[in-house]
Amino acid sequence: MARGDEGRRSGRVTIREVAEDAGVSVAAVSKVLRDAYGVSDALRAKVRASMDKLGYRPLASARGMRGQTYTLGLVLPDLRNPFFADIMTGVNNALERTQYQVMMGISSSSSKLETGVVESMIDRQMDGIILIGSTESRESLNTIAEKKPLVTIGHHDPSAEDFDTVNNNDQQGALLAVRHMVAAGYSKIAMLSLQGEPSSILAEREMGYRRGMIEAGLGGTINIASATQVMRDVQFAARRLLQGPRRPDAIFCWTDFIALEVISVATELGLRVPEDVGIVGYDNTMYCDFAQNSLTSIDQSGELLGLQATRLVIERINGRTAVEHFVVPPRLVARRSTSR
Amino acid sequence: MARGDEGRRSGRVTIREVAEDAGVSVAAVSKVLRDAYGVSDALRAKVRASMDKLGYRPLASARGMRGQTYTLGLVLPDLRNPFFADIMTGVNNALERTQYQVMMGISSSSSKLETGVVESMIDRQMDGIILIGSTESRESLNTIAEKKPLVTIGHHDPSAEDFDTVNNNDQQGALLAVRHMVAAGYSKIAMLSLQGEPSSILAEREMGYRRGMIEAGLGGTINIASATQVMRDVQFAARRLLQGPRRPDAIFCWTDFIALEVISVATELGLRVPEDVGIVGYDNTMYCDFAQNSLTSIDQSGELLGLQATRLVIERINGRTAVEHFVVPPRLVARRSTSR
DNA sequence: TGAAAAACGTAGAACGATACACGTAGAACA
DNA sequence: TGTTCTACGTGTATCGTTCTACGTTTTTCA
Repeated sequence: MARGDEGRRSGRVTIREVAEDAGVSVAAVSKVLRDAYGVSDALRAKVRASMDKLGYRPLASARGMRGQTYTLGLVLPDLRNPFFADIMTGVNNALERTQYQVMMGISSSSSKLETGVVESMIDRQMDGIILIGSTESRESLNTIAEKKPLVTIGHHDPSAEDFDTVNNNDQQGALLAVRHMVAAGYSKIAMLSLQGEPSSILAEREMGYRRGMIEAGLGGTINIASATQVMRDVQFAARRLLQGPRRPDAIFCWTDFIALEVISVATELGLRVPEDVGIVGYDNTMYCDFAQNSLTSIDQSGELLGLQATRLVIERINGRTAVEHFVVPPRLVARRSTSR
Repeated sequence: MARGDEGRRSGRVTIREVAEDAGVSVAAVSKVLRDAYGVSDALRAKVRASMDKLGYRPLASARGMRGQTYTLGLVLPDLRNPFFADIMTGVNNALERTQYQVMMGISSSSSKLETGVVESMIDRQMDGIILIGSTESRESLNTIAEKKPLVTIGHHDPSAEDFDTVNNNDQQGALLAVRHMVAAGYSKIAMLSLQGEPSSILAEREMGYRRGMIEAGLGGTINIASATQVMRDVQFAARRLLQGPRRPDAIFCWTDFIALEVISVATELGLRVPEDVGIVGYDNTMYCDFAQNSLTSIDQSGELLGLQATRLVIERINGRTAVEHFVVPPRLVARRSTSR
């Protein structure tokens, strides 16, 4: 209702009122707001005092009309994986002393939905966009980067020119996992990957797995299964692996909660972990650490990834055009699921 | 940089261009956009065609200046608890066929940060706000509700007049948990609650626990411990409970992942679950269902909560002023952690 | 002391969409 | 044929902020 809306909006202090209260021009207040050049300390103090006194808060819509909204868009694939909480912690730390805010959107690991979310973020004038675990093509990403500063986390494209990337070295992470399993005495090592729209992280992890297997002289038993994120699919794939003719004695899973489900299936089939089958996950989320789970996993420093991505996107907003690709080394955290 | 920004913005199709292309007035296009009264089918079709042809997308900032932004703000306490994914699913389902989008913010279970996030959402002209697990006072919530349509999830205040609430019956949930434990043969039942800013959900769950204990004639052994969400605190509290003089033979935990940590601590202390100590969680998140966790929990239909909250906030946006309080009954899901 | 440069302040035109107040064509009715 | 409705379409002021272009004051330096 127009009337209700009017009532709701009224009471909001505008830049004009602040200017009047401080006895300066509207533009001067705007300069203080934006930390722009050409403001004396005295004037700044006067304006700040008025803003505090009146409880002034700039309206993002109005700012967006000509300038920035001071809002960053963060797109994540889903809310079920607690790994993203680590990234978010890093993002928030990076934003601590700035006037930027984050708004999150969920792509549900679907590139169609992801496109929708990103477009809606562009419509809402996000100053920059951080895309986690994107499944979009280089061209799509370039199209986005044309419109807004863009940084991806978990998307390998070291030759991308128009947007920055932040990654852990997924290939090395998978390699660490395989080496660890080999060292623990496992030899028939399978990998459980993600089925669906191709993702560069998965490609890297699969490549690392292959390299690890070949390096250990196990090239002949390379065995990559895959399943969607739906639990029924995961169970089905795990059963097929564990009941098939080439039953593996260890499984490297692309992410932790898949690994936990695989442990469940193995237990139901009467297999002991780690004696009969070793399991390794990825992301080292908090659930790995519970005594009853105790899952060996690869840590990729989510907090650092979030921090760096935020730094990069703000640099882009401030005018950097040279591309930057940040990579952090992974680290294996051994737990009971591979300790035989 | 101004130049870069200009380049970024250029190329965006405005309502004026659509109007010109369709050979109608700007206001007519606006009406089509808003499904407003006074547009013939022929005109609507013509305008829609032009919008598609030119790839027009309305700019939220500009819309926000006078009308709506068609954006809903959703504030959640943290990203670690997969329960919120269920709520989000419900929200997205409810928004499926509308032109609304959701933007999420994180309050980190701190009422100071929550205030900041909510204010920033008001600055960004969210049409309505859904607050999950708020720790704010009635007055603060009323202040928000004065400015924007507000619905809370997980905040009990059945006499609130200015905003709607959506809840499961937490008191009954806790009661179900205690009854289940008593029926399973446990008698020294403790509760592990959340330490920190007082929350009405916790108050309800504690009350349900008390009622259940008294009902079973165990009023004399009521024992409520509490810990923050930090894992070290949880471990400390769990150890103190399990090593203390009045060692309980069952613990009801306020949320699942706390329960999982308590199982870990119990295991480390050489106690068997469920034989020596029974454990019940709350929320029935996916991690309960893993064979090695197998945690008995209370299900509160997160998806339904999200759906209803979204329905209510949109009704408010469309002018409803009468308050509505929605409550869904909880359901106990028994698993191995209490089956002795 | 004077000229040039630096440091500030100001007015007012954008930005894109909305919604109000009007204007008008056509239908319905007598 | 004239009158009254209804169902639309149109022009434009307006929202709150940014930012350019310009004007004024102060500082610097030879």
